[in-house]
Amino acid sequence: MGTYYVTTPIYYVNSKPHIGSAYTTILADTLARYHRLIGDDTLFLTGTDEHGVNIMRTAEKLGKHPKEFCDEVSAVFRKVFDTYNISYDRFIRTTDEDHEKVVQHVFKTMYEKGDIYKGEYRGFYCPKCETFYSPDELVDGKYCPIHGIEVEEVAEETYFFKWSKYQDALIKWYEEKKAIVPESRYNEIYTFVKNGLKDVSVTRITVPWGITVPIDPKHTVYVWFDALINYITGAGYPFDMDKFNKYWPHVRHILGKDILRHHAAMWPAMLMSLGIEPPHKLIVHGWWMMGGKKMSKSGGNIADPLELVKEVSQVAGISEPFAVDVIRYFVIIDGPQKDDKEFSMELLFKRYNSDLVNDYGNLIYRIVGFAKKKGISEVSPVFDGEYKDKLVDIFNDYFDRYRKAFDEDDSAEALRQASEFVKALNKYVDETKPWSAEPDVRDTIIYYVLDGIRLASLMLMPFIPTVATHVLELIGASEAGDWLDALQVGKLPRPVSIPVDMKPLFPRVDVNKYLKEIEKAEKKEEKKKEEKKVEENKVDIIEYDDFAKIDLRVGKIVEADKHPNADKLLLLKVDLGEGQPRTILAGIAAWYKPEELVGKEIIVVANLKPRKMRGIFSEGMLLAATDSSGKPVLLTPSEYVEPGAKVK
RNA sequence: GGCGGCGUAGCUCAGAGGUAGAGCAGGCGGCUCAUACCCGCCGUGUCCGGGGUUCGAAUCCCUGCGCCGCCA
Repeated sequence: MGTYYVTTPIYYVNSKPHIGSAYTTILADTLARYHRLIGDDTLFLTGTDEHGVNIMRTAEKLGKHPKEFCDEVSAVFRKVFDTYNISYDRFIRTTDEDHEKVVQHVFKTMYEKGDIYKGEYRGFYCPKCETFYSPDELVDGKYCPIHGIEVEEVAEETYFFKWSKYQDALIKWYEEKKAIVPESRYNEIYTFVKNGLKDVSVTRITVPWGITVPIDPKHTVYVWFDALINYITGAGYPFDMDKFNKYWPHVRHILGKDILRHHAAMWPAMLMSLGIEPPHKLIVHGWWMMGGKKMSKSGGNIADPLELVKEVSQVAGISEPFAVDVIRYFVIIDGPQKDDKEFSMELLFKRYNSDLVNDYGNLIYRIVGFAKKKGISEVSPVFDGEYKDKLVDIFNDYFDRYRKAFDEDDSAEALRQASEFVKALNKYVDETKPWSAEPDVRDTIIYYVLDGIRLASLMLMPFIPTVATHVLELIGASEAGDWLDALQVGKLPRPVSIPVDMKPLFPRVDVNKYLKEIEKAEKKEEKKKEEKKVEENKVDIIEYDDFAKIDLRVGKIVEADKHPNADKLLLLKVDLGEGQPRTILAGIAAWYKPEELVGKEIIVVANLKPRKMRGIFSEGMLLAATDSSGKPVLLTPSEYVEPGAKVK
């Protein structure tokens, strides 16, 4: 009996869960479930990552306190994972009290050891990645290489972690343990560290939404430093060292290739600094792609996992818990375990039809149907011998490979073995031909086929727990004994009652029909959009006199501030050449920061009737074009013009 | 720009000097216990292009093209 600890990354609450986060978590869940089944003392941790500028700003935009915002989004993640039947032992949040204490403890320990020191940071910060870049990493000197948005130059007091100190130790660890799979990721990180590490900034002075640095409260801990520590918080470090020593370092971190560096280079170095052994294994997977785009928060191309369940349930005509299992099955067997994979409903339903409908579901239906047709209400094997031996031979092969796959933490391969075993059972039926056998032989075959279904269902338990449990109940094998012990031929309780009201487990989906319907719906949607666009762009003709009524002027912004009582409004002082600047309110706070507006020339409607907004009079209106995303883009003269110049 | 990977059947991929494979899709046959299912059989391929080494290259080398990753 061993000990097994598996983690998913904690998910950044800046956006809602997508199929990628569901995939990672399902993958971890299959490992956790398997290890519980074989009797390992298992700990499975997932959760949400909730600090940082990014979250602070998003919350601000929505007019919410960051904690309130995090509570909401974290709950959505939790709901998705509960829906997907994720058997986590703890759903950790970086805003949990115990975690904050652990982070402070870790920081202090590393500081006292001399691995964290005070310095000054100069560099460029991308708020989306929460990452600093050096000037040569930027695109055109000012854009984030990943998000393409403008980075912020920062120079501030900060604490650094002596990452460089651990370079040699990391390399030694890589070479000795080869703990990073697949190999291509190992090579990547190995080269990265070989090329040299620079110390990293691990605190921010300008981000109040974070864990306070214990030795210097005007600082907060950098969000990645904070987040990684969750893996030891969840295992009991340092306040429950009995627990911690039990689960550490038997830990498998599951992660996507985008966060390799943090997990494979920074995290082990932090652990080394704390005198803790690095993780047992890092399992790095690729991305689900949709139409060639990565499915994630950054791409804006998100498949809502909850909607997905509804869609699968509806199209296939199965319950939502069954639909969840269908999705679990598909993402594990066809998932981006190594390379990126395409996600589509077509692929999902094709896999569903071939493996779950035709092979697994049909196998059960056909043997039960056969028994019923012969008027059998219960069976026992009349004799063992060749029918049993044949099943033993088949089963042992697949089960051996299944276990070996799990020994390597390779869920997808294990599932493939279970799936192959089901196919072999169908072949077993064809070869033993129970329909042309003597009653004794016939009953024996029926029993062993049902026993095979039992074995297959047990093997499928980590992947499709709801369906597998249902099938076991159906054949009277749901008695929860020792799982490994049950995985032997002939353990199906005798006699077996043949289910009376057996319906096919999974109805078949007509994929072509479904695709055509989708296409039709999409076309309709597109047409609607097109019509709407035309409608919007329709121009009403007016007389020149009507236009002449509008007095447009060039104005120069001399001051800009946030509106004291409104999140969306900016309070501008605009010089229109009238001696006194005018006060103008503009609803652009979500897109423009006050400081970047000062000095800009804009176009103003100068003769608009003043209007009070949230307690302040606005004496005009500025002009902006709205782009397709809804962002207002300010209009400015192409060259400098005296403030007050008339526009016509 | 540097380093690495990849490009094989309609699709997903395996094969790493001896003349091309699996699953799915497609075609044919069998069976009738089963949801047009299951079982069996079948084909199709300039193995990305070009050049070279070799008796022999998808496989090794060079080169071009395309895609991807990491690093600049």
